[in-house]
Amino acid sequence: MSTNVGKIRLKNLTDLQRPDNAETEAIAISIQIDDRTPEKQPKARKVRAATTTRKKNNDEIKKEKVAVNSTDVKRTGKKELLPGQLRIDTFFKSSSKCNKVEPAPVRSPAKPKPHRTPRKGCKRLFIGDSSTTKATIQMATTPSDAEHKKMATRKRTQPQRSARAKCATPPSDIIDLCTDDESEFERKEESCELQPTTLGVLESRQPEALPVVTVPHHNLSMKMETDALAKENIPKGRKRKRCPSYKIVEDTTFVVDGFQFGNIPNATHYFLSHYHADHYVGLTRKFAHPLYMSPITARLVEKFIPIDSQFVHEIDVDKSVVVKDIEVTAIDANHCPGAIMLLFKFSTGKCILHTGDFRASFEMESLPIFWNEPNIDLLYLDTTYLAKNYDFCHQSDSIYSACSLVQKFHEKNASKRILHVCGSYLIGKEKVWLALAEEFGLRVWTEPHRRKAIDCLNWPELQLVLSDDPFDANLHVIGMGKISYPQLDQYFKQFESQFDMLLGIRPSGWEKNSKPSYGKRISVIGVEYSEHSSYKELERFVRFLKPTNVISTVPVQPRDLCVTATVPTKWYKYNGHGGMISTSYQPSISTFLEKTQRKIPTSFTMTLSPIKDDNISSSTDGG
DNA sequence: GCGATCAGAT
DNA sequence: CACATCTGATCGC
Repeated sequence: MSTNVGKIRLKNLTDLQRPDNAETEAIAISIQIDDRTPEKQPKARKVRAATTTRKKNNDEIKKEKVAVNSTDVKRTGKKELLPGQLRIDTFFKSSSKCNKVEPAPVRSPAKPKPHRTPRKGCKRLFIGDSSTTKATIQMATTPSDAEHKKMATRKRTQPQRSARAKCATPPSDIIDLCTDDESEFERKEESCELQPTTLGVLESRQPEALPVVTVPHHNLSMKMETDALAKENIPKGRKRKRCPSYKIVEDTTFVVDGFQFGNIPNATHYFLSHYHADHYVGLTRKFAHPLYMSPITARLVEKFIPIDSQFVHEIDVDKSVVVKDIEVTAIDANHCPGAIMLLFKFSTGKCILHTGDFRASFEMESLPIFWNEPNIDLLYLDTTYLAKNYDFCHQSDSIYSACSLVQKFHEKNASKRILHVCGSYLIGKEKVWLALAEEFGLRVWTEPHRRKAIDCLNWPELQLVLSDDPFDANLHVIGMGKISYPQLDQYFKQFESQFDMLLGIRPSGWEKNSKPSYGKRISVIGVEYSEHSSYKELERFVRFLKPTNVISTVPVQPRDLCVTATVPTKWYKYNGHGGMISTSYQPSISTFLEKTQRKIPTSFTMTLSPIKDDNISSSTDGG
């Protein structure tokens, strides 16, 4: 059966005004833009990841370097900001870089050619299915210039990155074989007994630091082990990162999204939940273990990281493979394209779900696998937004509101030629710019690196709107970090002969209450759009699954991967069936009748009781 | 010169 | 706040 995940629903105004859209979806008008592209699952909190450097070929380098000197802006340079043109964002305030774009070889004439009918001023949303679009356009409010000015001069301060680690405790169940500190080593060795995985010792990189490997490497051929150690060259003075225990699936030799820890003793099989840098970090051409991914992720890996193809294994969404007597099923994670959750089912009946990065949604609750495997013993959970103030609307609502804002902008500037510039990661946020392109008939161009990635997605609708020539497109998709006034100001200089105005669009979970910034030349709007679960979605998901135990995979401190959040135990340790079924949701009758082996609760009520000061504290990994 | 890695910035 | 990179520096080959 096909899943609902990844489909986009449009709601009417009445729905949009409901206090909690995620919980009251029954009436949604259903306009499905895409049912192929899973939204990804949320990622583990990013700790500064050393990304694998991709070597650029000469062409790319040339392209990126052709920037005219006079348009370069130094990273630390201070921009003069025009009144009313500043985005309210303390983050991207201080600098800009050269964003010069390399024209495609065949450059088209100055006039931007809409791919489809240009639709400035068009009031219809989602042209693909206008007959079912009953939604009315919701106008946004325009911020005053005074508000903009107020924010304009604030300098970005170093964020307190450990802010979420309210009750951080030192990690106790990891072993660092790379340290020279004897006492520290002993302490960690001791705590190894708490190690819930069968791996015991999680890391050993430096040959001279190999003294205590309590678990035999019986799964690693001696040759492979020797080779790996021989090639291991950690620069002096640098310590190999310790592998947090949550990277290892409990009672297995499987590693999920853990490539930066050198040889993990006993690890036999690796899994990559999705292709975002903080998850594949450390994956290099030297990698030599079986690696399981979704087909999309596999294509991305093979495109960007030349690992030996003999190690590449694919698991399709809703499909299973059996690895070492454990059935592993991939589930759409509703994060970025290709992102999957992994369900490990042991022959003993034990069941572990690893969410990778995901955005929980009510649609997931109708997945047959969650009804057929009702008892999750352990849940590895993406807790990126595990704080009560993290709350955002459904993605369909985000897209709807993005279209509304752009629509309004068009109406206000009906006679202007507008260059739209949407922020994105390497992959992710596609639904936003695709919706804009389809709704307003825009041609889309993106940077070569991202284009390469998009070409791996097998997403025909994206290909339909894409152009190879930035001068032939009126919607550019560029890195999120470039969607700030100073950088867009710079960026626009290349295109001013063809466009009168630039409209920057920032789709992000942090754009909750951001005010648009409208200027004569450059405008920037934020769109609340998240590919991670909100706090409420997390709570609902955990209550739905009611796992026996939950381990967060998101570190709360930048410097220590091992200290992760603590999920409120009230979400899953309670009596009764409170988490199973909500009054606001009922699975499709066919799904229900066909698949379920689950007992039907006698009462269909679920209280999403707010956690009473259930502190979102942190704990060491594994617990 | 290049890949791998890290710290710091956005 | 910091979703995920991105950049520059360093190390070692």
